[in-house]
Formats: sequence, C-alpha cells, structure tokens
Amino acid sequence: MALAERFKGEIVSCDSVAVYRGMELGTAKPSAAERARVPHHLIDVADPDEPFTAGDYSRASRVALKEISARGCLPIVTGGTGLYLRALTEGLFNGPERQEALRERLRQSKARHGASWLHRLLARLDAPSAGRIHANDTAKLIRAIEVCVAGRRPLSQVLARHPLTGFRLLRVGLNPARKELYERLNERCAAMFAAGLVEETRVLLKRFGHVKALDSLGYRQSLAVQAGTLSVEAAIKEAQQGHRNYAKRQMTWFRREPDVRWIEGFGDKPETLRAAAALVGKAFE
RNA sequence: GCACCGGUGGCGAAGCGGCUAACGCGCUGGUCUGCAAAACCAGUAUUCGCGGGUUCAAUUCCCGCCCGGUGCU
Repeated sequence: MALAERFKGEIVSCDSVAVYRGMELGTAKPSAAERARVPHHLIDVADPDEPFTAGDYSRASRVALKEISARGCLPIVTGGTGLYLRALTEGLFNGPERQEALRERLRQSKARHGASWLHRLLARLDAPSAGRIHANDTAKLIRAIEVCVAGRRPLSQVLARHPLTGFRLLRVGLNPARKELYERLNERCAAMFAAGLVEETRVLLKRFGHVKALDSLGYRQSLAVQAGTLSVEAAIKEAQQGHRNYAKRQMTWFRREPDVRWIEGFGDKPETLRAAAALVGKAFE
C-alpha cells in the first residue's frame, strides 16, 4: 500500500482465495478504504462456486499488468500463492484445462483398482512424468494423466513455459523470524474467528453449498463448527496450526524463487518499508 | 498409611522376554507447470522414571525407591 502510494503503483493481488467474492474475514483482504486509495486487481473476480485456476490467474494478471503500465503506473504484485506467481512470471505450458468427467472416472478407477493404479497408468502413458511424480500424489497424477489423455500428448513433452515478457521484475521477499511469525499468525487467526468467520462461512455455505473454496484455511474449520463436529476453540487451534504449516510451505517455495531480494522482518515495520522502497527506487526510478 | 493403575521422543500413544522401539501430531527440510490456503515426500528416541536382580537376552519378569492418578480406612 505505502509503496504503491509512493511510486504511483497499483496492486495486483496474488492470492488464490482472495479472488473469491464473499470470502472476506478469512483472507484478510484490503479494506474498501484501502482499495479506494490504491487500485487493487485480482480480488473478488469469481464466486466461490466458480473454479478459478492457475491458468485463469496467469491470463488475468497479465492483462492487469499491461493495463497498469499502459496507464503509466507501476504494477506491484503482492501475495503468497507461489504457483500463481510462477504462472504469472514464468507461465504455464499450453495444456488442456480441467476435465471434470475424466477426473471423476480416474478417481473411480483408483477406488476400484487400488492406490497404485493411477501411477501405473501414467507409467504407461508417460514414463518420464511417472518417474517425477510420487505414486501417492493423486492430485498431480490426475493432472498428468489428464494432460496426456485430453491433450493427446505426454505431459513430459509439453513442458515449455511461456514467460511474461515486456516487464523488468524486482522480487522482494519478507523473512521474519519463524517464532514471531508463528505468534502473529496465531493472533491473526484468532482475530478472524472473533470477527465472525464462522458466520461468514455459514452464509457462504447456504448460498453455494460445500464448494472447494470453502476448504481453505479457517473456512474448512468453520465448516466443521457448523456441522457440530468441532468446538470453536478447537477450530481456532486447528486453523492456527494450518496457517503455521502453510507459512512454512510458502517459505520452502519462495526460497527456490530466483533473484529474490530478502528483507528480514515483517512488512509493517518502518525499516522494512524503507528497505523495500530503496530497492524499488533503485530499480525503477 | 494401605491397595490398585500408570510413568516409552516436544506431545499423544503401541509394544510387555529376542527383528534396526509401531503409529498419529508437532518440528525441520523438500517437491510442486490449471481446484495450490491443495496434494505429496523425507528426516526427526543408540533408548523405554531411577537403582539393583533374574536370564544367553529385558522397555517387557522380580525387588526397592521416586513421581502422577484413582480408591480405601
């Protein structure tokens, strides 16, 4: 926010859950006031029952970037969904989109033929991919088979990405002390529940049913509270645990990201902002 | 004071004479090309409350002690 105001920027959210309308409390979306001061993109672009994929994000975010720079402004991408960021910067391969019917058949085959069925199938279709994907990783196996079957070419032969062109990238990463990070996550999560996350979930559930988006952190636990299988206190504890685990996975992902300028500390610290501003100034002024 | 039950990794918890002391959680590290706040992988107790004893062999059996829980007078 502060950076955007200082450098005439617009914010492009990179958050796989903030794209959904109505999911407010659990996503810590910027407030209406903040959005009035600085334009935000890729927030509230789909309903929770509309599947939104990395491919959708890649296309929409690239459009946003081009429009922002055409206006003479600086696009600032913020958020923690690693796959989406990579889909934006490095692109995805030209593969087929999700095929629900095929996926359902594959899931049924797995149930019928046993846990290793999908892996054996992929080994026949595309041995290199089968070698790269663990036999237990159903989600990735299904996508690989889907690409082979629906795309009529093995996944391992269509891996070429389509990187973003026409932009210079400055990557800034925040790396606060693990212990403090976990403490903040715990507080923020408890605050989400205190603000009415369970009630928000109830409304969404009523309107959309149990859609995939509601399996997100905090919402999943709120669903269990609705169902009466979890107390609010236990739901908070589980959601906090989920946020901590997620933060760790994010660090694993972003550590691999190339050319990241790391700042040790939280984003709301003045010295962090100063360090980030210095980096942006040096790169783009 | 007596009786009974229990004391196994950061936590929960199996094993009760002899494989490298299950498993779950956590923690740490890692993977990731279309639901990714998802899914998945790996590592993580030279040691079973303490001291003795029996045995070729004891976390497992016996004795004593310490600690926790329950019950009794």
